[in-house]
Amino acid sequence: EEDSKDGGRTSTRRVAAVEGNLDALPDDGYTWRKYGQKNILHSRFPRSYYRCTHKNFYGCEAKKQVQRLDDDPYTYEITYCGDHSCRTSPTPYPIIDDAGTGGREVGSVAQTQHPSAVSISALVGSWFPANVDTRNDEKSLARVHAGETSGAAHRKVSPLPGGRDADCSVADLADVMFNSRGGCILDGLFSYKQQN
DNA sequence: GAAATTTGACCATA
DNA sequence: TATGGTCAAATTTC
Repeated sequence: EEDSKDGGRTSTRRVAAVEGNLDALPDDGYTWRKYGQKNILHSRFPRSYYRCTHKNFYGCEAKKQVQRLDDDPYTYEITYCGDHSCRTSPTPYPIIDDAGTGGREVGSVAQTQHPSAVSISALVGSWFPANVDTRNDEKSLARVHAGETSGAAHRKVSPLPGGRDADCSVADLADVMFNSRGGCILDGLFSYKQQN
């Protein structure tokens, strides 16, 4: 069912299609944005490539690949790559890559533990990349870096992105923190503080 | 109009 | 050079 390798940076699992919509995958708790699709040799179905929706703002490098199985079209093999540095689901998941304890599995932060205010600010701080701006075109920045550090970016360079992929504002962060999908990773933290 | 998807081109690598 | 992964303009959906 699950096969981890590469020290946990990638993992593969098989997931059955959603009941009632065999073309859909069950929600895995993250929000993904498709960025590519390829036909794979000797596979009947194309492979789809997704990255974290909030990559632009959080710099979240998590990705996944979805491959429909040849012999079982209603089962998908999902390969997760990279760690999430964001969290947009109401589902309580480990979100703090705690440097102090070395523990990766911090568990359900919101409900079971009450990180100090310091931890909270540290957490929030870690969410803000150094170059946060109200108009943070992280893609362009990345492209600049790529151009400086590798030869990868001498393909056609669009003068302006046309505003399509461009920005994630602070409002986006606020949305994720306080309103996203009816729940938020910090809800528990703040309710805890309010109660005391 | 903003955000997500589609899709062919581009790129790295084996 | 064949294959898999990514980019980004065009298109679609919300």
